[in-house]
Amino acid sequence: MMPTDRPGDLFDRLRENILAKISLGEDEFRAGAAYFTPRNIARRAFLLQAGEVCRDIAFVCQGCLRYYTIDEKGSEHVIQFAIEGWWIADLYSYHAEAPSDGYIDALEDSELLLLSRENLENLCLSIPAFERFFRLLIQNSFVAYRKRVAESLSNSAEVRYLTFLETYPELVHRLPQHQIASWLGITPEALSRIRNKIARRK
Amino acid sequence: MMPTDRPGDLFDRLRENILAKISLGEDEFRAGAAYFTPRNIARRAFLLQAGEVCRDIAFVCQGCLRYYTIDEKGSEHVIQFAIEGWWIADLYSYHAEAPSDGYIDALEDSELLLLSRENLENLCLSIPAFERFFRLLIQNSFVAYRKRVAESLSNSAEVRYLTFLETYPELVHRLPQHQIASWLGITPEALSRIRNKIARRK
DNA sequence: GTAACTTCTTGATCTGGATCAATGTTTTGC
DNA sequence: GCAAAACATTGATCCAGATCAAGAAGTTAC
Repeated sequence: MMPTDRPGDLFDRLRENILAKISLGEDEFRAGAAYFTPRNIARRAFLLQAGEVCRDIAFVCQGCLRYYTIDEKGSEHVIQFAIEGWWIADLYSYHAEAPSDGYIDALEDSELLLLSRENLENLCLSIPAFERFFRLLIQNSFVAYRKRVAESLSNSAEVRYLTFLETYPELVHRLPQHQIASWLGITPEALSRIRNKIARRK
Repeated sequence: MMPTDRPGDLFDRLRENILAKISLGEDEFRAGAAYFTPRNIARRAFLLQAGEVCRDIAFVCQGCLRYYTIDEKGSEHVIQFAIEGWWIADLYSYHAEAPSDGYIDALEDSELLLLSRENLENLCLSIPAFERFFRLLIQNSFVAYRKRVAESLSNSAEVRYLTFLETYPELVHRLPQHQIASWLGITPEALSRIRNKIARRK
């Protein structure tokens, strides 16, 4: 289909995201690109498995990935999705160099830019504006997780699903329903009934 | 009781936390102190109320605070606690200068160091190591919230309470039970029964 | 093109934790 | 030191969402 991007082109797709957070000259922007490694990953392939150390933060240029855990009964629990413009990693494992308790796999064939811990450190040292970039990046994610905690403490599954529809409209048509159900913390059956109820109401 | 600390002494209490994340000369450490404002707050007093913009990050030197929301039925939901060595703020409101959707109040008489958004910016500009300090600070909080999401997706209230006991042993004896119940996302009655059940088992 | 898998729906039943209500216990304020 | 609040427990009942089961679509792989 599409020709494979050269690394520089792929990095250009992060341009908007980066420049929204920090101001950067064209030369610094180019120099930053050198720290990222492009990687393609096929649907159903793993980027990280439980027990491994998470070596990279993955910036998604195209496609869709998820982070999930498996409990002692063998049920999967989706903690996070990531599509174009988002990032995904087990930051705890990444930073502590400790084994991860979860899995990252691709829900679609995807194109990624990887940033290893060593490269992150070096990038921050050589272009200090990136230190701020990562602070703001993580801060935004922090705020999103805190909202999710607040939401799950306050609202019923139905309200949480409606909030999900509003907050992530791009995800709704792209993800299988049972993945959304897992993210919401309910069973696929419960989500099916909720959708049915909402549809009947309209 | 204890004499009121001078600002510098209060800042010294953050020393361990700061130096664990960044390396800093004594002069830089002293210079950093100037950006923080000491503040005492009485039990039950508010640091932030819904509708206000969160002006400060509060570093807790002594005491205990909580962040909570109130839903449309009037129920409180505790999102976060903070004791000595922790920080508390509505980062979304703080950064976006948008009205907060929640409240921060003191559960005990407390001593705080406040850092306004302007001072945070200036501190990061004048002592770049603090940019990294805040990145790591927020990163740790991010990881904690993500774990909480994972925990709430996977485990029953009883298991979550046991995890809470292990993770925050200092909090257990200090907080009223119904505050812990709220944080766990259950009613005080449910927590009482869970505790009863655990006690009978031993 | 069809077998095998994955996804979604619908129904019947069960259950963890909510809700409502009453009582006991501890803390706080003056 | 005592009244008023705040906090904790226990019981009875209820309900949102889980679990189990079966079938209907929709996809995927050769």
